[in-house]
Amino acid sequence: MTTRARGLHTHVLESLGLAITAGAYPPGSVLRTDELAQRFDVSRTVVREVIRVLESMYLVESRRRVGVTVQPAEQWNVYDPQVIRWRLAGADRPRQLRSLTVLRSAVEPVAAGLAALRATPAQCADLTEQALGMVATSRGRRLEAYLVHDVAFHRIVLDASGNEMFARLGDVVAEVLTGRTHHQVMFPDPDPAAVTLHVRVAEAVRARDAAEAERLTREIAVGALQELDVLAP
Amino acid sequence: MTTRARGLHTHVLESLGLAITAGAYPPGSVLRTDELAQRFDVSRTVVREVIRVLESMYLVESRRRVGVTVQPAEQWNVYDPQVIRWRLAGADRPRQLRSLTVLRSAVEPVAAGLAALRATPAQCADLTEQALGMVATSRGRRLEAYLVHDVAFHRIVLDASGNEMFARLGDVVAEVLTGRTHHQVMFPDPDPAAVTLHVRVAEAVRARDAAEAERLTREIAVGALQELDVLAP
DNA sequence: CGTGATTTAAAAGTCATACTTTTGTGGCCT
DNA sequence: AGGCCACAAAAGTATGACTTTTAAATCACG
Repeated sequence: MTTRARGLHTHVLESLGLAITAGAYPPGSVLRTDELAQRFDVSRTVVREVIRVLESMYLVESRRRVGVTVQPAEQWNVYDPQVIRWRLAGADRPRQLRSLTVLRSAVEPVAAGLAALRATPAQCADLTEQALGMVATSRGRRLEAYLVHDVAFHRIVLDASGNEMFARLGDVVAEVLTGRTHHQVMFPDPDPAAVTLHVRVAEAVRARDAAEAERLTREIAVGALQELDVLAP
Repeated sequence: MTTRARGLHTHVLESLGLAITAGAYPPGSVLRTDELAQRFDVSRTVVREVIRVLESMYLVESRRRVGVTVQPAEQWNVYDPQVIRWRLAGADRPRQLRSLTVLRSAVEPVAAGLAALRATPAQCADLTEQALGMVATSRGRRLEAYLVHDVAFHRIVLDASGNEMFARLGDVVAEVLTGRTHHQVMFPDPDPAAVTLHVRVAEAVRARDAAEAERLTREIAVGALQELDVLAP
């Protein structure tokens, strides 16, 4: 299933990106475009375009007379959605989930505070709806349905913050929540305390109580971090 | 000075990226590779490689039989360093500085808290040194020297947090601080209160007092936000 | 012997062209 | 009106020739 029929470029990009982020090539390794073209059985044209993209993600660096050098992980643009996906699909998924969760714990409380100041009535209503949806699906092993509401909830908060940088983290949060549900030993039902907190965040936002919305979201974040420590100590 | 002799690819990428992020092409505009090749007087090969990179930044989308469509700003990967640079160089620099500052205000306090737990002795020493440097240069219109210490200080905190996502924001913070110093109406001397706060953060980190480091950094962040409101209300 | 200039060749960068594939559009038929 | 089909436009891919940069080997000289 690794070979979706989406064009040669996509295929080669996916293969190489996955391999590099998985650490298949130690930093400093040198690739040659000719060799890659041969290996993937595509033209040099395709390889070059792929390399240019990987270069823009700081996964590799291309230099004349030298070749394409794999960069150390500290260089990688870890905010690139593609890179995030590759890393989540690879071996250090746990490490990646952890650092993303820490990022969430920093960003989401502030976003919630801003959302309380700026959310439109429609967004408030949406938020309440999702929170209620979480309540409704929080029992009886309905994790999938719960996840949908959870993701939607956090996305709305980030959007409503009115900050574009926050809003763009919606996908990241979705990945983290999905990963948590699917790939970790998950409790059969979500933590009831967390569910309640979501409802109260929705209320605080509707009440324009920024401080409370921030405080409550920080509690949710602490819970998420603790969960990580419990499940992968 | 817009045409650095760094290769055709770089030149075209820079031109197009800058133009798109500046809003020169309204979202939905369609470009054709042939036309671009002609306009920049380069081969279609070069244009295609550029398009692929812009596509990976979600600035454009390329579809057969249609052409290259400019994406709306909400799609852009605003965490890409290149995109950040382009936007900072363009017309909505103020808006960009604002959203980056909000991001900082969310991330840096948490990073400082983590740094207090994890900073190595060397990092603690470095931090103190930079804080003292800030004190030393905070008077007498030595803004440039002050800036260097300021940037270094925040970089160390982000690095010492031990979170890769935080660490990668070092460049962003550097951009914001530099932009604040160079492109805004700057007070002749930095705010003495801010300088003191930096010193105390360094002390808190050295003392392993995470809560205090976080609290103090939050104060710095509040100051930065207020400064924005004062200078560009 | 070491050191600096010079040559060499390896690899990426660029270009032109020919061909393939996808897909929006317009016309035709019912 | 609705659906089918043929057409053409634009991106995607392949190939081969050529240019430019530059690491490294070679050579000349003190």
